[in-house]
Amino acid sequence: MREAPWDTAGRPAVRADPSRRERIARAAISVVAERGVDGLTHRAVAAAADVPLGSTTYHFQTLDDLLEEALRHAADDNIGAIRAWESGLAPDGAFAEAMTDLVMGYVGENRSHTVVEYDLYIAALHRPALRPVSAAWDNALVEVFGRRTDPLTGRVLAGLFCGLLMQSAMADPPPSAEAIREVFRRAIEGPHTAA
Amino acid sequence: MREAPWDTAGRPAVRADPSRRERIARAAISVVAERGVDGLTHRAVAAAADVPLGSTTYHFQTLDDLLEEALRHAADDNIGAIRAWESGLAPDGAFAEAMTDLVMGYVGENRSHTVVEYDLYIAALHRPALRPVSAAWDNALVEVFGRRTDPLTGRVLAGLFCGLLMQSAMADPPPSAEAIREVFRRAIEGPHTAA
DNA sequence: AACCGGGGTGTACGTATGTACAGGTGCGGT
DNA sequence: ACCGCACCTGTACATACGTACACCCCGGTT
Repeated sequence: MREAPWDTAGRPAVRADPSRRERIARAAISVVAERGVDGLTHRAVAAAADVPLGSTTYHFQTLDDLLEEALRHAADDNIGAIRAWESGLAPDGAFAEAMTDLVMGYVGENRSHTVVEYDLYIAALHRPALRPVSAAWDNALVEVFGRRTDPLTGRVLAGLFCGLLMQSAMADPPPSAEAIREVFRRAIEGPHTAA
Repeated sequence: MREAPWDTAGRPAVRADPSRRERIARAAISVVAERGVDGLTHRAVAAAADVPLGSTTYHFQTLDDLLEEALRHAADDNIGAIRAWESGLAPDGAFAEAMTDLVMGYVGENRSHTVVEYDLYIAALHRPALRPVSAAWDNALVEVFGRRTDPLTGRVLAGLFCGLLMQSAMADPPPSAEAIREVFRRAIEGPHTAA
């Protein structure tokens, strides 16, 4: 059952499992996604990563260390995903539509990513050591959105994206794509002054 | 030491303390503000409210009930504060400046209100029963901001406010008022197309 | 071939938590 | 005057948690 690394001779390679630490951190992410930050325990993580309990306390001296590394991984993944999304965009496409698709994706199929990102984000409010990681996520949003528009609009869109995504993940039922599109269009193009 | 209610004869009025339940809920808010949702325990709340431990379990059968009522109170308070802020505004004043002041206040002196609001907001992501309360907060923002502009701009500003406030509470050091003002101005007035 | 060193693990312990519940206390009915 | 009852509280218990640490095991060294 235990998915341990095996060397070519079939003997358990107890030593040198450099992926172990990252496996545990990623398991922590899924635990947070399912149970929230309160549910993050050494035992839950050990079960999710399929490693013994002692392994989690060996690789991470304290739970906060584990939380910090999990946040770092989650933020890195999300920053990478946003950059990949941006580089895959048509160079002249309608940006409001693209951002709407992005939000809808994070509310729908990728909802768990959204939940864990905000969980860890808010956890940083009580743990100053985690704030730089959260700030990096913000800065990446500003940079990516600003590259497609201009620096100031990038800051507007980063804040709007952050708030709108959280509100959309909360709303039941979630807002329609059309409603979100209207908001982004208004934010990018400005008020429609047509009389 | 215990601040119990006393009747006019000086005997402890054990019966009928209708404020008790609310006192406990408000104590829960301050506990969440200081220690986060993970730190919300019957004992911590009892100590903060200066009531015996049994009192918290008597008035709230489960911790989630307590969390729900605390979120409701916090949201009500914040909604009331926003409405009061709006009704105290000059009718023709610059709205971007007013919103900037609002954000700066919630990042500075009222930072604890902000922290607890987001803590409880995010807690609702894992507790569907709490989502209507969070949604009410969102709707109030849309309504208040929309009344000073227009419905669509109200939705933009509500999302932007939510995201920007969270980012500002996270940032260290917090962004300058000027930076926030620029963002709100850009969001309200649209892009400056002057060549 | 013997040994040694360090990474990895299972267990045990002290502590904090949620919750149940028996008992106490004063008010309202008779 | 008496009593039942509903409200309230302090305590006790089972459980789950973080953490420490004694042991194990294998690869490299001599």
